[in-house]
Amino acid sequence: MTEKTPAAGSIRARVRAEMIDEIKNVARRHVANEGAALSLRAVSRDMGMVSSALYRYFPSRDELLTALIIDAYDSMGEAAETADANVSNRSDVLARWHAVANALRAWSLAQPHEYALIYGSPVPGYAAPRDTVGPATRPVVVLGAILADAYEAGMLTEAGSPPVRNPLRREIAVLSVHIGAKIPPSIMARGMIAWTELFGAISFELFGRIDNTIDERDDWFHYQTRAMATFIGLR
Amino acid sequence: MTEKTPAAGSIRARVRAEMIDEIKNVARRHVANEGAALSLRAVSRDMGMVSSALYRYFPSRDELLTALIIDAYDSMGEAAETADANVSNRSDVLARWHAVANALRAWSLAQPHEYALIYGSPVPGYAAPRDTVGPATRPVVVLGAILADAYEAGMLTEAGSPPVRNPLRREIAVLSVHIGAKIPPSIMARGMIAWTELFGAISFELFGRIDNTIDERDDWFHYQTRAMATFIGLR
DNA sequence: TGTACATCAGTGAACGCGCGTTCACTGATGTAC
DNA sequence: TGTACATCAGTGAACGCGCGTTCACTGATGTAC
Repeated sequence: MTEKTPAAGSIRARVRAEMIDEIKNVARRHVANEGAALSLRAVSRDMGMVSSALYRYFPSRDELLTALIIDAYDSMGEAAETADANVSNRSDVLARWHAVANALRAWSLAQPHEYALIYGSPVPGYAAPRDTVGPATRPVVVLGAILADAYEAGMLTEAGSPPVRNPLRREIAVLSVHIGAKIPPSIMARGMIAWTELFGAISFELFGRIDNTIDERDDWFHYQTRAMATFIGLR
Repeated sequence: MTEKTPAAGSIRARVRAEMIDEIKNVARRHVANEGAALSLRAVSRDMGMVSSALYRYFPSRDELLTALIIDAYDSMGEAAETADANVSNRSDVLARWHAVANALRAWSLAQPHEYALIYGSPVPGYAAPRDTVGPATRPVVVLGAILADAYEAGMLTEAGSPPVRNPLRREIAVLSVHIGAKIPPSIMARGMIAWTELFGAISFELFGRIDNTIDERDDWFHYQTRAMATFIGLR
Protein backbone atom coordinates (compact mmCIF):
# COMPACT_ATOMS: atom_id res chain seq x y z
CA MET A 1 0.00 0.00 0.00
CA THR A 2 2.62 2.50 1.10
CA GLU A 3 6.22 2.29 -0.02
CA LYS A 4 8.07 3.23 3.11
CA THR A 5 7.30 0.32 5.37
CA PRO A 6 9.50 -0.39 8.35
CA ALA A 7 11.37 -3.67 8.53
CA ALA A 8 8.85 -6.47 8.33
CA GLY A 9 8.10 -8.27 11.59
CA SER A 10 9.22 -5.39 13.77
CA ILE A 11 6.97 -3.97 16.43
CA ARG A 12 6.50 -0.81 14.43
CA ALA A 13 5.44 -2.84 11.42
CA ARG A 14 2.81 -4.61 13.48
CA VAL A 15 1.48 -1.43 15.03
CA ARG A 16 1.43 0.13 11.63
CA ALA A 17 -0.58 -2.75 10.19
CA GLU A 18 -3.07 -2.50 13.04
CA MET A 19 -3.38 1.21 12.43
CA ILE A 20 -4.14 0.65 8.76
CA ASP A 21 -6.80 -1.86 9.73
CA GLU A 22 -8.33 0.55 12.19
CA ILE A 23 -8.44 3.33 9.62
CA LYS A 24 -10.12 1.04 7.15
CA ASN A 25 -12.64 -0.06 9.74
CA VAL A 26 -13.58 3.50 10.60
CA ALA A 27 -13.70 4.40 6.92
CA ARG A 28 -15.94 1.40 6.27
CA ARG A 29 -18.31 2.66 8.94
CA HIS A 30 -18.41 6.00 7.22
CA VAL A 31 -19.11 4.43 3.87
CA ALA A 32 -21.96 2.59 5.56
CA ASN A 33 -23.45 5.91 6.60
CA GLU A 34 -22.66 8.25 3.76
CA GLY A 35 -21.83 6.06 0.82
CA ALA A 36 -18.97 6.75 -1.52
CA ALA A 37 -18.66 10.37 -0.39
CA LEU A 38 -15.93 9.32 1.98
CA SER A 39 -14.22 12.12 3.88
CA LEU A 40 -10.68 11.78 5.18
CA ARG A 41 -11.27 14.48 7.74
CA ALA A 42 -14.33 12.72 9.11
CA VAL A 43 -12.37 9.49 9.44
CA SER A 44 -9.52 11.24 11.20
CA ARG A 45 -11.95 12.95 13.58
CA ASP A 46 -13.46 9.62 14.50
CA MET A 47 -10.01 8.31 15.24
CA GLY A 48 -9.11 11.25 17.41
CA MET A 49 -6.32 12.21 15.08
CA VAL A 50 -5.51 15.20 13.00
CA SER A 51 -6.44 14.74 9.35
CA SER A 52 -2.91 15.08 8.05
CA ALA A 53 -1.87 12.07 10.14
CA LEU A 54 -3.74 9.76 7.78
CA TYR A 55 -1.24 10.61 5.09
CA ARG A 56 1.28 8.49 6.96
CA TYR A 57 -0.88 5.52 5.97
CA PHE A 58 -2.62 6.39 2.74
CA PRO A 59 -1.19 8.73 0.12
CA SER A 60 -4.64 10.09 -0.75
CA ARG A 61 -8.33 9.76 -0.20
CA ASP A 62 -8.73 7.77 -3.40
CA GLU A 63 -6.17 5.22 -2.29
CA LEU A 64 -8.11 4.65 0.89
CA LEU A 65 -11.27 4.24 -1.12
CA THR A 66 -9.52 1.77 -3.38
CA ALA A 67 -8.38 -0.23 -0.37
CA LEU A 68 -11.98 -0.39 0.84
CA ILE A 69 -13.19 -1.49 -2.55
CA ILE A 70 -10.62 -4.26 -2.77
CA ASP A 71 -11.53 -5.39 0.73
CA ALA A 72 -15.20 -5.40 -0.18
CA TYR A 73 -14.58 -7.54 -3.23
CA ASP A 74 -12.46 -9.90 -1.20
CA SER A 75 -14.97 -10.09 1.60
CA MET A 76 -17.81 -10.86 -0.76
CA GLY A 77 -15.70 -13.37 -2.65
CA GLU A 78 -14.77 -15.10 0.54
CA ALA A 79 -18.41 -15.30 1.61
CA ALA A 80 -19.22 -17.01 -1.66
CA GLU A 81 -16.30 -19.40 -1.43
CA THR A 82 -17.08 -20.34 2.15
CA ALA A 83 -20.72 -20.95 1.41
CA ASP A 84 -19.80 -23.21 -1.47
CA ALA A 85 -17.15 -25.07 0.49
CA ASN A 86 -19.58 -25.73 3.32
CA VAL A 87 -21.77 -27.91 1.15
CA SER A 88 -20.25 -31.26 1.97
CA ASN A 89 -21.87 -33.19 -0.86
CA ARG A 90 -19.92 -31.63 -3.70
CA SER A 91 -22.06 -33.27 -6.34
CA ASP A 92 -25.18 -31.55 -5.05
CA VAL A 93 -24.72 -28.60 -7.38
CA LEU A 94 -28.24 -27.35 -6.75
CA ALA A 95 -27.53 -27.00 -3.04
CA ARG A 96 -24.25 -25.29 -3.84
CA TRP A 97 -25.96 -22.81 -6.17
CA HIS A 98 -28.48 -21.88 -3.53
CA ALA A 99 -25.85 -21.69 -0.83
CA VAL A 100 -23.73 -19.30 -2.86
CA ALA A 101 -26.69 -17.22 -4.03
CA ASN A 102 -27.96 -16.86 -0.48
CA ALA A 103 -24.50 -16.02 0.79
CA LEU A 104 -24.07 -13.30 -1.82
CA ARG A 105 -27.40 -11.78 -0.93
CA ALA A 106 -26.78 -12.05 2.80
CA TRP A 107 -23.41 -10.38 2.45
CA SER A 108 -24.97 -7.58 0.42
CA LEU A 109 -27.81 -7.00 2.86
CA ALA A 110 -25.35 -6.91 5.74
CA GLN A 111 -23.18 -4.23 4.12
CA PRO A 112 -25.39 -2.47 1.60
CA HIS A 113 -23.11 0.49 1.08
CA GLU A 114 -20.12 -1.68 0.40
CA TYR A 115 -22.25 -3.50 -2.12
CA ALA A 116 -23.16 -0.16 -3.66
CA LEU A 117 -19.47 0.70 -3.76
CA ILE A 118 -18.65 -2.29 -5.92
CA TYR A 119 -21.89 -3.05 -7.77
CA GLY A 120 -23.59 0.35 -7.85
CA SER A 121 -23.11 3.27 -10.15
CA PRO A 122 -19.46 4.14 -10.65
CA VAL A 123 -18.23 6.96 -8.44
CA PRO A 124 -17.73 10.05 -10.61
CA GLY A 125 -14.13 11.12 -10.80
CA TYR A 126 -12.92 7.83 -9.46
CA ALA A 127 -11.51 5.16 -11.74
CA ALA A 128 -11.11 1.68 -10.30
CA PRO A 129 -7.45 0.73 -10.60
CA ARG A 130 -6.15 -2.56 -11.92
CA ASP A 131 -5.77 -4.10 -8.47
CA THR A 132 -9.52 -4.49 -8.18
CA VAL A 133 -9.84 -6.85 -11.12
CA GLY A 134 -8.69 -10.01 -9.40
CA PRO A 135 -10.79 -9.78 -6.24
CA ALA A 136 -13.80 -8.77 -8.33
CA THR A 137 -13.92 -12.09 -10.11
CA ARG A 138 -13.98 -14.34 -7.07
CA PRO A 139 -17.76 -14.80 -6.86
CA VAL A 140 -17.89 -15.44 -10.59
CA VAL A 141 -15.24 -18.10 -10.27
CA VAL A 142 -17.26 -19.86 -7.59
CA LEU A 143 -20.38 -19.83 -9.73
CA GLY A 144 -18.35 -21.01 -12.69
CA ALA A 145 -17.05 -23.98 -10.74
CA ILE A 146 -20.57 -25.05 -9.84
CA LEU A 147 -21.57 -24.76 -13.47
CA ALA A 148 -18.55 -26.77 -14.57
CA ASP A 149 -19.19 -29.53 -12.04
CA ALA A 150 -22.80 -29.76 -13.14
CA TYR A 151 -21.73 -29.99 -16.75
CA GLU A 152 -19.12 -32.64 -16.05
CA ALA A 153 -21.76 -34.65 -14.20
CA GLY A 154 -23.72 -34.67 -17.46
CA MET A 155 -26.51 -32.60 -15.97
CA LEU A 156 -26.52 -29.80 -18.51
CA THR A 157 -27.29 -30.13 -22.19
CA GLU A 158 -27.26 -27.53 -24.89
CA ALA A 159 -30.78 -28.47 -25.95
CA GLY A 160 -33.18 -25.58 -25.81
CA SER A 161 -30.54 -22.88 -25.78
CA PRO A 162 -30.15 -20.92 -28.98
CA PRO A 163 -26.66 -21.31 -30.42
CA VAL A 164 -24.17 -18.57 -29.67
CA ARG A 165 -22.86 -17.11 -32.90
CA ASN A 166 -19.37 -16.26 -33.56
CA PRO A 167 -17.70 -13.13 -32.46
CA LEU A 168 -19.63 -13.47 -29.23
CA ARG A 169 -19.07 -17.21 -29.07
CA ARG A 170 -15.31 -16.73 -28.99
CA GLU A 171 -15.54 -14.15 -26.20
CA ILE A 172 -17.63 -16.45 -24.08
CA ALA A 173 -15.23 -19.32 -24.76
CA VAL A 174 -12.34 -17.16 -23.56
CA LEU A 175 -14.33 -16.37 -20.45
CA SER A 176 -14.88 -20.02 -19.58
CA VAL A 177 -11.17 -20.63 -19.96
CA HIS A 178 -10.45 -17.79 -17.54
CA ILE A 179 -12.96 -19.21 -15.12
CA GLY A 180 -11.16 -22.50 -15.51
CA ALA A 181 -14.19 -24.39 -16.72
CA LYS A 182 -14.53 -26.44 -19.87
CA ILE A 183 -18.13 -25.67 -20.84
CA PRO A 184 -19.81 -25.14 -24.20
CA PRO A 185 -20.58 -21.46 -24.83
CA SER A 186 -24.34 -21.80 -24.81
CA ILE A 187 -24.23 -23.34 -21.34
CA MET A 188 -21.74 -20.74 -20.17
CA ALA A 189 -24.14 -18.12 -21.51
CA ARG A 190 -26.96 -19.58 -19.42
CA GLY A 191 -24.77 -19.30 -16.36
CA MET A 192 -23.95 -15.71 -17.16
CA ILE A 193 -27.63 -14.89 -17.53
CA ALA A 194 -28.36 -16.44 -14.16
CA TRP A 195 -25.47 -14.46 -12.71
CA THR A 196 -26.92 -11.29 -14.22
CA GLU A 197 -30.36 -12.03 -12.82
CA LEU A 198 -28.88 -12.82 -9.41
CA PHE A 199 -27.11 -9.50 -9.07
CA GLY A 200 -30.03 -7.74 -10.69
CA ALA A 201 -32.23 -9.15 -7.94
CA ILE A 202 -29.85 -8.06 -5.21
CA SER A 203 -29.53 -4.58 -6.70
CA PHE A 204 -33.29 -4.22 -7.05
CA GLU A 205 -33.78 -5.19 -3.43
CA LEU A 206 -31.00 -2.98 -2.11
CA PHE A 207 -31.62 0.05 -4.26
CA GLY A 208 -35.29 0.23 -3.36
CA ARG A 209 -36.76 -0.99 -6.61
CA ILE A 210 -39.17 -3.40 -4.93
CA ASP A 211 -40.00 -1.20 -1.94
CA ASN A 212 -43.73 -0.97 -1.24
CA THR A 213 -44.23 -3.87 -3.59
CA ILE A 214 -42.59 -7.04 -2.33
CA ASP A 215 -42.22 -7.44 1.41
CA GLU A 216 -41.62 -11.17 1.35
CA ARG A 217 -38.07 -10.69 0.25
CA ASP A 218 -36.58 -13.97 1.37
CA ASP A 219 -39.31 -15.89 -0.40
CA TRP A 220 -39.07 -13.80 -3.52
CA PHE A 221 -35.31 -14.15 -3.69
CA HIS A 222 -35.51 -17.86 -3.20
CA TYR A 223 -38.18 -18.15 -5.85
CA GLN A 224 -35.90 -16.34 -8.25
CA THR A 225 -32.87 -18.48 -7.57
CA ARG A 226 -34.97 -21.61 -7.93
CA ALA A 227 -36.23 -20.38 -11.27
CA MET A 228 -32.71 -19.57 -12.36
CA ALA A 229 -31.46 -22.98 -11.28
CA THR A 230 -34.12 -24.54 -13.48
CA PHE A 231 -33.19 -22.16 -16.27
CA ILE A 232 -29.58 -23.31 -16.11
CA GLY A 233 -30.61 -26.93 -15.79
CA LEU A 234 -29.33 -27.61 -12.29
CA ARG A 235 -31.06 -30.33 -10.36
CA MET B 1 -42.82 23.05 -8.90
CA THR B 2 -42.73 26.54 -7.38
CA GLU B 3 -45.75 28.06 -5.73
CA LYS B 4 -45.62 31.64 -6.92
CA THR B 5 -46.31 31.26 -10.59
CA PRO B 6 -47.52 34.25 -12.57
CA ALA B 7 -50.90 34.14 -14.26
CA ALA B 8 -50.98 31.15 -16.58
CA GLY B 9 -50.63 31.92 -20.26
CA SER B 10 -48.99 35.27 -19.70
CA ILE B 11 -45.72 36.11 -21.36
CA ARG B 12 -43.94 35.95 -18.06
CA ALA B 13 -45.29 32.47 -17.47
CA ARG B 14 -44.00 31.32 -20.82
CA VAL B 15 -40.57 32.83 -20.31
CA ARG B 16 -40.50 31.31 -16.87
CA ALA B 17 -41.30 27.87 -18.22
CA GLU B 18 -38.57 28.19 -20.82
CA MET B 19 -36.16 29.23 -18.12
CA ILE B 20 -37.00 26.17 -16.03
CA ASP B 21 -36.44 23.98 -19.08
CA GLU B 22 -33.11 25.61 -19.76
CA ILE B 23 -31.97 25.14 -16.18
CA LYS B 24 -32.93 21.49 -16.33
CA ASN B 25 -31.10 21.03 -19.60
CA VAL B 26 -27.92 22.53 -18.24
CA ALA B 27 -28.28 20.52 -15.05
CA ARG B 28 -28.78 17.37 -17.09
CA ARG B 29 -25.54 18.09 -18.90
CA HIS B 30 -23.82 18.40 -15.57
CA VAL B 31 -25.27 15.14 -14.34
CA ALA B 32 -23.93 13.56 -17.53
CA ASN B 33 -20.45 14.73 -16.60
CA GLU B 34 -20.31 14.46 -12.85
CA GLY B 35 -23.13 12.17 -11.90
CA ALA B 36 -25.38 12.84 -8.94
CA ALA B 37 -22.97 15.34 -7.39
CA LEU B 38 -24.95 18.12 -9.00
CA SER B 39 -23.83 21.64 -8.11
CA LEU B 40 -26.22 24.58 -8.28
CA ARG B 41 -23.36 27.00 -8.56
CA ALA B 42 -21.90 25.15 -11.52
CA VAL B 43 -25.26 25.20 -13.26
CA SER B 44 -25.69 28.91 -12.62
CA ARG B 45 -22.19 29.61 -13.92
CA ASP B 46 -22.98 27.78 -17.14
CA MET B 47 -26.08 29.87 -17.53
CA GLY B 48 -24.23 33.10 -16.97
CA MET B 49 -26.26 33.82 -13.87
CA VAL B 50 -25.51 34.32 -10.27
CA SER B 51 -26.18 31.23 -8.19
CA SER B 52 -28.87 32.81 -6.05
CA ALA B 53 -30.94 33.49 -9.16
CA LEU B 54 -31.73 29.79 -9.45
CA TYR B 55 -33.74 30.06 -6.27
CA ARG B 56 -36.38 31.93 -8.27
CA TYR B 57 -37.01 28.63 -10.04
CA PHE B 58 -36.13 25.86 -7.65
CA PRO B 59 -36.38 26.13 -3.88
CA SER B 60 -33.30 23.97 -3.35
CA ARG B 61 -30.71 21.82 -5.00
CA ASP B 62 -32.60 18.67 -4.06
CA GLU B 63 -35.77 19.88 -5.76
CA LEU B 64 -33.83 20.41 -8.95
CA LEU B 65 -32.39 16.93 -8.65
CA THR B 66 -35.86 15.54 -8.09
CA ALA B 67 -37.10 17.30 -11.20
CA LEU B 68 -34.30 15.70 -13.19
CA ILE B 69 -35.10 12.29 -11.77
CA ILE B 70 -38.77 12.58 -12.64
CA ASP B 71 -37.87 13.71 -16.14
CA ALA B 72 -35.51 10.77 -16.51
CA TYR B 73 -38.18 8.31 -15.47
CA ASP B 74 -40.66 9.90 -17.83
CA SER B 75 -38.19 9.97 -20.67
CA MET B 76 -37.32 6.32 -20.24
CA GLY B 77 -40.97 5.39 -19.84
CA GLU B 78 -41.85 7.23 -22.99
CA ALA B 79 -39.09 5.47 -24.90
CA ALA B 80 -40.54 2.13 -23.81
CA GLU B 81 -44.09 3.11 -24.68
CA THR B 82 -43.14 4.43 -28.08
CA ALA B 83 -41.14 1.33 -28.94
CA ASP B 84 -44.06 -0.86 -27.99
CA ALA B 85 -46.59 1.25 -29.85
CA ASN B 86 -44.49 1.18 -33.00
CA VAL B 87 -44.95 -2.56 -33.39
CA SER B 88 -47.98 -2.56 -35.65
CA ASN B 89 -48.84 -6.21 -35.26
CA ARG B 90 -50.03 -6.07 -31.65
CA SER B 91 -50.29 -9.82 -31.33
CA ASP B 92 -46.60 -10.26 -32.10
CA VAL B 93 -45.70 -10.12 -28.44
CA LEU B 94 -42.20 -11.41 -29.09
CA ALA B 95 -41.43 -8.49 -31.37
CA ARG B 96 -42.90 -6.13 -28.81
CA TRP B 97 -40.72 -7.59 -26.05
CA HIS B 98 -37.59 -7.16 -28.10
CA ALA B 99 -38.59 -3.69 -29.21
CA VAL B 100 -39.12 -2.54 -25.63
CA ALA B 101 -36.00 -4.25 -24.32
CA ASN B 102 -33.87 -2.69 -27.03
CA ALA B 103 -35.44 0.70 -26.46
CA LEU B 104 -34.73 0.56 -22.74
CA ARG B 105 -31.13 -0.36 -23.37
CA ALA B 106 -30.70 2.26 -26.08
CA TRP B 107 -32.14 4.95 -23.84
CA SER B 108 -29.78 3.91 -21.05
CA LEU B 109 -26.71 3.85 -23.25
CA ALA B 110 -27.60 7.27 -24.61
CA GLN B 111 -27.86 8.86 -21.14
CA PRO B 112 -25.88 6.62 -18.82
CA HIS B 113 -25.73 9.09 -15.97
CA GLU B 114 -29.43 9.62 -15.98
CA TYR B 115 -29.80 5.87 -15.88
CA ALA B 116 -27.44 5.78 -12.92
CA LEU B 117 -29.54 8.47 -11.28
CA ILE B 118 -32.65 6.32 -11.34
CA TYR B 119 -31.34 2.76 -11.38
CA GLY B 120 -27.98 3.11 -9.69
CA SER B 121 -27.06 3.24 -6.05
CA PRO B 122 -29.25 5.65 -4.10
CA VAL B 123 -27.69 9.08 -3.58
CA PRO B 124 -26.68 9.39 0.08
CA GLY B 125 -28.64 12.05 1.89
CA TYR B 126 -31.23 12.23 -0.83
CA ALA B 127 -34.58 10.52 -0.48
CA ALA B 128 -36.72 10.16 -3.58
CA PRO B 129 -40.03 11.89 -2.92
CA ARG B 130 -43.46 10.45 -3.68
CA ASP B 131 -43.73 12.20 -7.06
CA THR B 132 -41.22 9.81 -8.55
CA VAL B 133 -43.32 6.71 -7.98
CA GLY B 134 -45.71 7.16 -10.89
CA PRO B 135 -43.15 7.88 -13.62
CA ALA B 136 -40.95 5.09 -12.30
CA THR B 137 -43.50 2.42 -13.12
CA ARG B 138 -44.06 3.31 -16.76
CA PRO B 139 -41.59 0.80 -18.23
CA VAL B 140 -42.96 -1.90 -15.95
CA VAL B 141 -46.48 -1.18 -17.10
CA VAL B 142 -45.42 -1.57 -20.73
CA LEU B 143 -43.77 -4.91 -20.02
CA GLY B 144 -46.82 -5.98 -18.02
CA ALA B 145 -49.11 -5.23 -20.94
CA ILE B 146 -47.04 -7.41 -23.24
CA LEU B 147 -47.16 -10.19 -20.69
CA ALA B 148 -50.91 -9.83 -20.30
CA ASP B 149 -51.52 -9.88 -24.05
CA ALA B 150 -49.39 -13.00 -24.39
CA TYR B 151 -51.33 -14.67 -21.63
CA GLU B 152 -54.70 -13.73 -23.06
CA ALA B 153 -53.59 -15.14 -26.37
CA GLY B 154 -53.13 -18.46 -24.57
CA MET B 155 -49.39 -18.39 -25.15
CA LEU B 156 -48.26 -18.75 -21.55
CA THR B 157 -48.97 -21.69 -19.32
CA GLU B 158 -48.07 -22.21 -15.72
CA ALA B 159 -46.47 -25.56 -16.51
CA GLY B 160 -42.86 -25.72 -15.47
CA SER B 161 -42.98 -22.80 -13.05
CA PRO B 162 -42.91 -23.70 -9.39
CA PRO B 163 -46.05 -22.52 -7.60
CA VAL B 164 -45.84 -19.23 -5.75
CA ARG B 165 -46.75 -19.78 -2.13
CA ASN B 166 -48.88 -17.55 -0.12
CA PRO B 167 -47.71 -14.42 1.50
CA LEU B 168 -45.67 -13.80 -1.62
CA ARG B 169 -48.43 -14.99 -3.92
CA ARG B 170 -50.77 -12.32 -2.62
CA GLU B 171 -48.18 -9.57 -3.11
CA ILE B 172 -47.58 -10.61 -6.67
CA ALA B 173 -51.31 -10.76 -7.30
CA VAL B 174 -51.64 -7.19 -6.03
CA LEU B 175 -48.86 -6.19 -8.36
CA SER B 176 -50.57 -7.60 -11.42
CA VAL B 177 -53.72 -5.71 -10.48
CA HIS B 178 -51.71 -2.50 -10.28
CA ILE B 179 -50.18 -3.23 -13.64
CA GLY B 180 -53.68 -3.76 -14.91
CA ALA B 181 -53.07 -7.30 -16.03
CA LYS B 182 -55.03 -10.41 -15.13
CA ILE B 183 -52.25 -12.97 -14.94
CA PRO B 184 -51.64 -15.92 -12.62
CA PRO B 185 -48.90 -15.20 -10.07
CA SER B 186 -46.43 -17.75 -11.35
CA ILE B 187 -46.54 -16.19 -14.81
CA MET B 188 -46.32 -12.71 -13.34
CA ALA B 189 -43.28 -13.94 -11.43
CA ARG B 190 -41.62 -15.08 -14.63
CA GLY B 191 -42.17 -11.66 -16.08
CA MET B 192 -40.65 -10.05 -13.01
CA ILE B 193 -37.62 -12.27 -13.27
CA ALA B 194 -37.15 -11.32 -16.91
CA TRP B 195 -37.52 -7.68 -15.91
CA THR B 196 -34.86 -8.16 -13.24
CA GLU B 197 -32.50 -9.83 -15.69
CA LEU B 198 -33.11 -7.09 -18.24
CA PHE B 199 -32.15 -4.27 -15.92
CA GLY B 200 -29.38 -6.38 -14.48
CA ALA B 201 -27.96 -6.71 -17.96
CA ILE B 202 -28.19 -2.98 -18.61
CA SER B 203 -26.59 -2.18 -15.26
CA PHE B 204 -23.77 -4.66 -15.83
CA GLU B 205 -23.04 -3.14 -19.22
CA LEU B 206 -23.23 0.46 -18.01
CA PHE B 207 -21.44 0.05 -14.73
CA GLY B 208 -18.46 -1.67 -16.31
CA ARG B 209 -19.10 -5.20 -15.10
CA ILE B 210 -18.48 -6.75 -18.52
CA ASP B 211 -15.63 -4.44 -19.55
CA ASN B 212 -12.64 -6.32 -20.97
CA THR B 213 -14.81 -9.40 -21.20
CA ILE B 214 -17.67 -8.94 -23.63
CA ASP B 215 -17.13 -6.55 -26.50
CA GLU B 216 -19.99 -7.85 -28.63
CA ARG B 217 -22.51 -6.03 -26.54
CA ASP B 218 -25.36 -5.80 -28.98
CA ASP B 219 -25.16 -9.52 -29.64
CA TRP B 220 -24.86 -10.39 -26.00
CA PHE B 221 -27.81 -8.23 -25.04
CA HIS B 222 -29.92 -9.69 -27.78
CA TYR B 223 -28.93 -13.20 -26.76
CA GLN B 224 -30.05 -12.45 -23.24
CA THR B 225 -33.41 -11.00 -24.23
CA ARG B 226 -34.02 -13.97 -26.52
CA ALA B 227 -33.28 -16.33 -23.67
CA MET B 228 -35.58 -14.39 -21.35
CA ALA B 229 -38.34 -14.41 -23.94
CA THR B 230 -38.08 -18.18 -24.06
CA PHE B 231 -37.99 -18.28 -20.29
CA ILE B 232 -41.26 -16.36 -20.10
CA GLY B 233 -42.78 -18.43 -22.88
CA LEU B 234 -43.14 -15.72 -25.51
CA ARG B 235 -43.12 -16.81 -29.11
C1' DT C 1 -53.97 56.58 -23.26
C1' DG C 2 -51.45 57.57 -19.21
C1' DT C 3 -50.23 57.09 -14.48
C1' DA C 4 -49.36 54.55 -9.92
C1' DC C 5 -48.44 50.52 -8.00
C1' DA C 6 -47.42 45.58 -7.53
C1' DT C 7 -44.97 41.73 -9.17
C1' DC C 8 -41.13 39.46 -10.50
C1' DA C 9 -36.09 38.25 -12.24
C1' DG C 10 -31.72 38.80 -11.38
C1' DT C 11 -27.61 40.94 -8.64
C1' DG C 12 -23.86 40.92 -5.45
C1' DA C 13 -22.21 40.41 -1.08
C1' DA C 14 -22.03 37.65 2.70
C1' DC C 15 -22.71 33.50 6.04
C1' DG C 16 -20.66 29.36 7.60
C1' DC C 17 -19.27 25.18 6.27
C1' DG C 18 -16.29 21.03 5.04
C1' DC C 19 -13.10 19.37 2.12
C1' DG C 20 -8.06 17.35 0.42
C1' DT C 21 -3.50 18.26 0.79
C1' DT C 22 1.13 20.41 2.16
C1' DC C 23 4.62 21.54 5.36
C1' DA C 24 7.72 22.49 9.07
C1' DC C 25 7.74 20.83 13.62
C1' DT C 26 8.15 17.82 17.96
C1' DG C 27 8.87 13.72 20.43
C1' DA C 28 9.02 9.07 20.86
C1' DT C 29 10.80 4.66 19.31
C1' DG C 30 14.10 1.79 17.16
C1' DT C 31 19.10 0.65 15.34
C1' DA C 32 24.25 0.59 15.00
C1' DC C 33 28.40 0.66 17.24
C1' DT D 1 25.27 -1.60 28.57
C1' DG D 2 25.30 2.97 26.99
C1' DT D 3 25.41 6.59 23.62
C1' DA D 4 24.50 8.93 18.97
C1' DC D 5 21.84 8.98 15.26
C1' DA D 6 18.10 7.78 12.06
C1' DT D 7 13.42 6.67 11.47
C1' DC D 8 8.85 7.29 12.03
C1' DA D 9 3.97 8.90 13.91
C1' DG D 10 1.42 12.47 14.90
C1' DT D 11 0.64 17.75 15.44
C1' DG D 12 -1.17 22.17 14.19
C1' DA D 13 -1.45 25.78 11.18
C1' DA D 14 -2.29 27.10 6.77
C1' DC D 15 -3.50 26.97 1.54
C1' DG D 16 -7.20 27.47 -1.63
C1' DC D 17 -11.19 25.67 -2.94
C1' DG D 18 -16.32 24.97 -3.85
C1' DC D 19 -20.50 24.42 -1.89
C1' DG D 20 -25.89 25.68 -0.54
C1' DT D 21 -28.45 29.22 1.03
C1' DT D 22 -30.03 33.98 2.72
C1' DC D 23 -30.92 38.74 2.13
C1' DA D 24 -31.48 43.47 0.94
C1' DC D 25 -31.26 45.64 -3.36
C1' DT D 26 -32.25 47.39 -8.28
C1' DG D 27 -34.69 47.64 -12.43
C1' DA D 28 -37.66 45.99 -15.67
C1' DT D 29 -42.21 44.24 -16.85
C1' DG D 30 -47.01 43.69 -16.16
C1' DT D 31 -51.79 45.23 -14.14
C1' DA D 32 -55.59 48.24 -12.42
C1' DC D 33 -57.89 52.35 -12.75
